[in-house]
Amino acid sequence: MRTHERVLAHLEEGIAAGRWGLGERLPGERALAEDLGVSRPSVREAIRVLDALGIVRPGVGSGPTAGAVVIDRPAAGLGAAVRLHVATGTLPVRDVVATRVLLESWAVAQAAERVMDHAPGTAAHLEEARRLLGRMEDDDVPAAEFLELDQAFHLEFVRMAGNVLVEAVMTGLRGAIGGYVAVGIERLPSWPRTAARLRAEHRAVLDAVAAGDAPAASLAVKAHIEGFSREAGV
Amino acid sequence: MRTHERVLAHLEEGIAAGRWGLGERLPGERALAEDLGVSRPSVREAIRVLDALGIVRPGVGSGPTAGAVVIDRPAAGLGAAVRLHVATGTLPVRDVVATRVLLESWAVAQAAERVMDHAPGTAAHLEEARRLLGRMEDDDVPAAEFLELDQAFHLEFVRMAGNVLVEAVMTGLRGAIGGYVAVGIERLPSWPRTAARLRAEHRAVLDAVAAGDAPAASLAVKAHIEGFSREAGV
DNA sequence: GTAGCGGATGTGGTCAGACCATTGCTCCGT
DNA sequence: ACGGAGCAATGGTCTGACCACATCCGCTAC
Repeated sequence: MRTHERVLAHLEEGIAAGRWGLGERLPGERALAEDLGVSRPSVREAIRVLDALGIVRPGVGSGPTAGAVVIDRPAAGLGAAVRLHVATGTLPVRDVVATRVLLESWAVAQAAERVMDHAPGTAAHLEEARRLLGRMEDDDVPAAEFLELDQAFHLEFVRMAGNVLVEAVMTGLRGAIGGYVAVGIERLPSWPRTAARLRAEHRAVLDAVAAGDAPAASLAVKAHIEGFSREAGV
Repeated sequence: MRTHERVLAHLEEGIAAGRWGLGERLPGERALAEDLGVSRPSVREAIRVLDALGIVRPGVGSGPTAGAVVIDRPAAGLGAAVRLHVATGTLPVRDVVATRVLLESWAVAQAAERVMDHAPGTAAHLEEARRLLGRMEDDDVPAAEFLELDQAFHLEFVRMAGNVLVEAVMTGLRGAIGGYVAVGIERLPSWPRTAARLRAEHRAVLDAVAAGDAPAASLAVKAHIEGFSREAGV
């Protein structure tokens, strides 16, 4: 077993055992190296992996923001992995879009059911979705910002579904194909017309969820994603 | 931007551009360092990330197996990310199981539809599933091996669905919660009885897919996973 | 002429030590 | 009491070196 893998195993074990909880700091690189009897570069490689996976956030300097802090950004690691595997060419964008449709149509259905159950928090999420939709209504909003609002809008429903992993995967997928989407926008015959349609589709999804109509919400979001994907030619 | 991130960006750009395709070798660490005007440790950290994400496989020595070879094991990176985030405690095992149910029930439905469409390859996958099921029939097979066969059995249907990303995520999820499953087995009141039930459930899934009955296959696999998950107390 | 063997070569893996930039804290002087 | 200068801790990076391993090539012995 390679040295940095030993370090990684040690850190994973400690995290799993709760030795270093969320928001807490790992020992310094020098201290870890000495404790484990390895060199600092080996420790650094292990921490770099945790960094890439969204487990820790290295911080320079001194004080509470310094050191390798245990965070939790699952989307970071998942997104990077998906993006790179798309880059290698063995992971077709088509499959990424299909997976997104699968996850998101499930998510909006869950969201709709939670609305019917009057689950706590749903009202706030719906309100936020409405606010985002309102900002997208502005004709002057540039395409790039529209996409950000779009992403936040979609994410709001995924959050409502209450599955952290689905939320992370969704965020990662969106980030991974963000570049393709941006390129797709460029090739649209008419961005204003597409934007208008997207707004209407967003409205349909929002209404279905707010009404607690799970099947309608699923169908609406499926049509929305697949339609845009087809039009943008990703 | 940190130095190793520059290297990472360079490598990702090259992979995306097809400069280094699958099975090909990246330049050596020393050569990369010189080309980019950075030090070898910085290059190593970047390669270590690609290694962790399942993009490259470093190989020592000389010859065709040496050097950082571009591979494609999406499940490796996704599995590690999920496992570690479960370890931090913010990713509940419950969510992982729910996501698995979602993905796999979709996959078997797709598989059943492909059977109906007489899609190429389905017969071979079904045959392999039958073979695995046959090996699981043996009462003498130890629990650990049974779990491996079980995993392979499930994976066969996911492969049939033909979505590389779903297959990768599924594999990653299974790997991430493998430890919990093993612990769950220990706590079962009677492994032989559970094994018998699992066999029957596997049979039901296989029959539904082979018959092209997508809804039945979905329900069967959902009940199968949730039932075991509940019994094992994960 | 051929077969076997040993060194040359190139690869990642690891280590030691050093310096830098950044950040927060402490202590001293006003 | 306040403010600034210095100090300490941290990650980021670099240099140079050595090791283990796997292959390849050329030399040597038969």
